[in-house]
Amino acid sequence: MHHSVTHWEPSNSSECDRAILPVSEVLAQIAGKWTIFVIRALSGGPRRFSELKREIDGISQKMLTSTLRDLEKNGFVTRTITPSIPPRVDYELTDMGRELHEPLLAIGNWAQVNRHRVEKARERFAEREAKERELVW
Amino acid sequence: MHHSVTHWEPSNSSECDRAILPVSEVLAQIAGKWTIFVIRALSGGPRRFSELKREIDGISQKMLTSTLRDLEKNGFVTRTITPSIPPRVDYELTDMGRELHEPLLAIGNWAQVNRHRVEKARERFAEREAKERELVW
DNA sequence: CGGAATCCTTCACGATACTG
DNA sequence: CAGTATCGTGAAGGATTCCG
Repeated sequence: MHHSVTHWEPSNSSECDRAILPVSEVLAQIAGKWTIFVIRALSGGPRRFSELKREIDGISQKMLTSTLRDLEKNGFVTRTITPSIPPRVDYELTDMGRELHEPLLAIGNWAQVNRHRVEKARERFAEREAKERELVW
Repeated sequence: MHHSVTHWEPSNSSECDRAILPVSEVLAQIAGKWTIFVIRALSGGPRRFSELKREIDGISQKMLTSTLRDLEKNGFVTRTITPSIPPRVDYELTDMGRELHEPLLAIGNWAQVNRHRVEKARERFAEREAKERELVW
């Protein structure tokens, strides 16, 4: 993500769809490490910068700023400055941001529900790998 | 993605959810640059390695291998070897893989449908930026 | 055909320090 | 409070070569 998203070619999607803005670019935005968490935090309503920082565990100040800027640039979030002392900045999902939140939530829920299955699958894979190594040696 | 997924801490999700396998790790897997495209290609049924390589435009051999291995490791894909000459390897979505495909498809479709809105938003953002620069200079 | 191994570049992200 | 600026690093990803 960020400013210089790798701009690769159309990718044979469907009907010779001249990719004005390739789907993959939108996807790349979503794929950012913190994007989903920021959107989830904002889905509860407007938040101040420091509130987001507190709510999203482990995010650095730099990445929060950067993620918010990208979300704003792509039209998912609005940034409202209240020139007071100390200054106050509120972030809020746009309509488009709220729309995006739905399928994102579906993915998040799926991951939440199915993480144990994934974990099991990993263990089985590790076992198969070990067996193979036995045969080789 | 790949082997060393950054293993960060729980992230204040919901109810003190001891994160055995953090949701974010599952998400990180999905976030890989090519994961969505590979799953989409496989959603049409089993595919050979070379078929996938041809269908997914722009993917390198290395990344296809790597993405498939990760998907296999996490239980989303099966790998079936037919020892013939030349060798033949088929990849197929597991049930879990097909389940994951649904919310992924939703995201993909959303991105497809809304890319023009995103594009517009970017233009407006660029304009606002330009205006600000005028005021400064 | 279906990879593995190697080299190399870019950049996403983190840590730290400073500012209006 | 809400950032910007800078530096450093691991790791993602591409290109190329070699192999059973």
